[in-house]
Amino acid sequence: MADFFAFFGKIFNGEIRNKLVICKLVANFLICVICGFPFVICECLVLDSMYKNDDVISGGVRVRFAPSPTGYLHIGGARTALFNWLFARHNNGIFLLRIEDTDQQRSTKEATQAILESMKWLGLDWDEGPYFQSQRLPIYKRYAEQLVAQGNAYYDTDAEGRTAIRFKMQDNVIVLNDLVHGAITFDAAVIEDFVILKADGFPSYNFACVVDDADMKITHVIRGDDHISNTPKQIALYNAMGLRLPEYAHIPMILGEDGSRLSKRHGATSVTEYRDKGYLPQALVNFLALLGWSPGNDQEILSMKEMIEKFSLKRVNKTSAQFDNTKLDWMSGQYIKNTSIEELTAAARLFFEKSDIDTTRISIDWLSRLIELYHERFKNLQELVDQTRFFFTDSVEYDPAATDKFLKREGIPEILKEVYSAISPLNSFDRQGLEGCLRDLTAKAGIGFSKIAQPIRVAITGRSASAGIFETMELLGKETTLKRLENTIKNLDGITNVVGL
RNA sequence: GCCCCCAUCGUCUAGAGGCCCAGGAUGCCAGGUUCUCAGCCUGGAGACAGGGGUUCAAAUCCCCUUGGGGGUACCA
Repeated sequence: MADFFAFFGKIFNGEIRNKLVICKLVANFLICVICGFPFVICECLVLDSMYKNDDVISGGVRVRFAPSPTGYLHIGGARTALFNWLFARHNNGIFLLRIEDTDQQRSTKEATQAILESMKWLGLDWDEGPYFQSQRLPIYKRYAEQLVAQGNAYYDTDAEGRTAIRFKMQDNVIVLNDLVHGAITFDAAVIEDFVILKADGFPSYNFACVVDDADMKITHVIRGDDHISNTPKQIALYNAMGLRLPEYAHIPMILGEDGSRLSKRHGATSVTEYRDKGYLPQALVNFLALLGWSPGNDQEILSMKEMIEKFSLKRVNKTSAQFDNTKLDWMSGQYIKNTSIEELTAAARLFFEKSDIDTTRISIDWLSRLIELYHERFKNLQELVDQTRFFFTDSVEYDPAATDKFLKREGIPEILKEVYSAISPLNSFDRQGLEGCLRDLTAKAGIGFSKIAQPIRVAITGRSASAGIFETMELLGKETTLKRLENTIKNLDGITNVVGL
């Protein structure tokens, strides 16, 4: 079959090329039609059958998230935790938490606490643990001594007089069969003997990791691909200890917005920072899930349930991803739009109480009206606070650019006075009444409504952009609205006098 | 230095040799809706890093180069 087509190709390539390029194209087209489509159809069938059964792992899946408590839960760590969690939930497995606190200098209780809190906030519940490596010292010691007894490790004293146990590398070639990267081959000769038990009696990372993963019967190690280089050491340990290897899946790292390693200079890097900015946890989770994984179609907004259903390590890609705050904002906006007023009000209430805003006079009812008005206008609760500050304070902060452009103009005080006297007799200070009243005013004066909308907006909100003007006045209330108009008129008169217009 | 990983619009991604002069989303630009902004609707620009192979056919497979990332600790 293949020969036949090669023969065909040669004829057309060699003999007719010089004469008519079109002939070649036609020939290619024919070949394509004749031999291509059967292949396509066959492959489709084969692939289809391949796809069907590879998602469910048989046997009990056990995975872990193993942060070291040296700081807040990092965005990258959160995504690793999420993938482990999704994998466990998808396979009805166990997700356990292990705190790798073997660095006595840098580990803190506060960090552990912060990590647990962040996990809870994200909705990543664990089935076992948290286990603490610092509480398992005798186990590591036993295994380390066993390795020494076997001749796979030895005591080593450094220049400072500290004695540790070092593992003796001896395998020639170590192959890692990674679930996302495929086979990776390492030359053990270039890996130096490494410490497994430090002088202080604590295990080193690679050793503790192996001992615990084996002891906790971890079936799949899902972690950042910055650990790929550690894996041959760990495999060597498994081999020396006669333990069964887990499956490995090294997921791509999350980089900062400039493509370099995510660090403090990129701004927010911890889960708590996003919580404190007022992002909804589901939005962050959804965004994180799509960094290095996709469900395979064009769907971008997925509920936890959908993510669990669709998650597969097979669809995790190898390329590191840059964290894009702008897209997170969009996604967050989507979640906020799709969240009910009631839920948002509850979240906003807590958030406002923690902010610098005086919330003593706010009622839930009023707050829900505010949320309703701003529902599609904010990406996170901090933005809501910033946009609605003028509602809560007696001393409005005026944007100089806005006042210059819309207030400090000839005729503005007169217009505002007209507005003032038009709306002050209103009994029901609601959006419909205000709109009817002010539209009448501009119609009678023969001017466009926009002529008065912006000056009013700046006068009562201090800024040139806000929610609808009638709704804003309604929510602000008659008393406050009139007071702000009055103050603005007074101040403008003052300015007029000083400037001498 | 040595070892390892990675490479599709600015960004997140679809792509499993012919469905691709590459699809979606975001961001950007333009128009529409409108009292401003946001939102929403419509349209537009925008990518297979480069070079060699393999093949009738390559974004897809192989090699090299380049670029990015990681490791090389008694950190994890």
